[in-house]
Amino acid sequence: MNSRKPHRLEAARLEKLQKIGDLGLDPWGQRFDGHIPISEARERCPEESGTDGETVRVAGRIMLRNNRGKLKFYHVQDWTGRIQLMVSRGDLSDEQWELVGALDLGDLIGIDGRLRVSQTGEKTIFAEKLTMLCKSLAQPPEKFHGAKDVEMLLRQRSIDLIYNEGVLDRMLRRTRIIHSIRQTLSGEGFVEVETPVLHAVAGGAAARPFTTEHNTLGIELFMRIALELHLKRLMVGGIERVYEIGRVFRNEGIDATHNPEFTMIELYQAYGDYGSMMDLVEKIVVDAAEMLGDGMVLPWGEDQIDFTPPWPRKTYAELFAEHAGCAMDDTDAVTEVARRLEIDTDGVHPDVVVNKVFEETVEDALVGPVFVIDYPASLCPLTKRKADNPEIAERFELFIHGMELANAYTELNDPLLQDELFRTQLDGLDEEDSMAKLDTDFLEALRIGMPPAGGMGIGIDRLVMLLTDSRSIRDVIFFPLLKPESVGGGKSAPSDNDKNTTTETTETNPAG
RNA sequence: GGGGGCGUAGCUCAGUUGGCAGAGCAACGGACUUUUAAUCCGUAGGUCACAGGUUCGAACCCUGUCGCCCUCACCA
Repeated sequence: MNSRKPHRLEAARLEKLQKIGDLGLDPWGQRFDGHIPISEARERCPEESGTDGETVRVAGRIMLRNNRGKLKFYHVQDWTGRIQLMVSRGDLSDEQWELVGALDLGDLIGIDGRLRVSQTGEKTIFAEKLTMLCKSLAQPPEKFHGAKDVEMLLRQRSIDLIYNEGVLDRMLRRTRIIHSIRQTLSGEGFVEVETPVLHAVAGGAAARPFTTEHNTLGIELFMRIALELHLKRLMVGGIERVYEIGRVFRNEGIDATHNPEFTMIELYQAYGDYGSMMDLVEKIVVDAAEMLGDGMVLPWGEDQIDFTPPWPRKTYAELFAEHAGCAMDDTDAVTEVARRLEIDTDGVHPDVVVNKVFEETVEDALVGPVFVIDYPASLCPLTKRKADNPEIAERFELFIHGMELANAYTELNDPLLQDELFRTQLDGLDEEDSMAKLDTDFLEALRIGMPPAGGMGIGIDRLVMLLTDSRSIRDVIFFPLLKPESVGGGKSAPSDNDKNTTTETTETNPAG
């Protein structure tokens, strides 16, 4: 990067960089105190033309320029908004005017000036003093159409944040949602903890893990796929209301709702059950929506989502009967439906077939928010069974527009049954599809005694999607995973080219 | 992984049947003291994603590769 030849557009900016230095000014700027947010400057600006407002100081990036010679207009943006700046030759010293000549789109400047509306009625700061805060060496996108190339925007998210309206706002909403979750949980007496990312056994969920290794220990390790088992061990240790907001990693496909690393919250409440979890997730989501301040009915593309509580609770069995058209315990009928859906049934455990049919017929139809409750127990190795029916597990999943947003259990705290379930492998389930991975440290902890409890996981990225009308998970993650950009298919990496410049040249420039 | 689409100047995009690589914005030089994508005159700017092939001649046709998007499969 350092040795690369400056682009012709960058060269023009480097000249201005030099010019600013020649004026005795620091082109990279210094601490700049006393500025107010641009949104506040707009609020303080008088509405009527001809009325002088107060003198203010702001700082921001030059987004737009309109040059009339000895009178120049700029639009300057900070993270609260934009305001117009008017720079008049007559108002500035010779040195200041020289600086104005060295300004480019994308530069960061500080402005002291008087608030007043322009002749066309736009709120404006009439500049009295400009302070160079940072030179930009990069050419900004086209001023009217902006930057649209999805790949460039994902690889250069800074550009997306600066120049595309709504991107910064959406990402700041994400942080406010997470803040709201912490507030809600703190109010309910939960404490936040951090547990290891590197696991010897990647348990707590059914997913393929990323592998890594520790050099000096000489052992294989896994990136965590869930937070569950460590948090439960903390509950055994007496932390009765505990949660973690953290990154988990799943080595699986990438699409509009899946990124290999994503943010989950898992929380556990001693002496609760899945019913307490339903109340809690409802409160978490409603509080977050309230904090955003756009009401309980939020847009979802052409559609809407109504978050007004309480949300309906429907059993797995009744939803199955409603959408699949037969009772889930009518094995012959279920097999018939499965065949129609081209689901493989040979040698597959009946409950696995039922679940595949459920996923095919029910999940996409769930507009929600709706709690699906009481799952077949065989599918839930970490879940307590219903007291009056050991075939049914006290589990719910929260669905909104076909997306699974939350998954919760009455946690299984019977160490003998847990041990057995970890060792049971349902027919037709691959090992990596199973949660049945033996975590002996966890089992040892359960023997000490874990209080009966409710536990829940919520996909934070998906929650943010639903609350910000974002159709892709890439819209709510600053830096979603992308393949490394290469120079081109046949060409080797740039470093290889550098090493072999002379030979490469002869090979790639055949005579004739 | 399968199928479909896309990749041309810093950015947004044209590019005819295969016949000298185009525009707008941005940049550079000039004019302009109330503009709103300002306007006007002029200048410069290209590894047509990458590598091959066909052809007198390829941005365009063919093959392979890379990346992104959509979709299906898998998953949360």
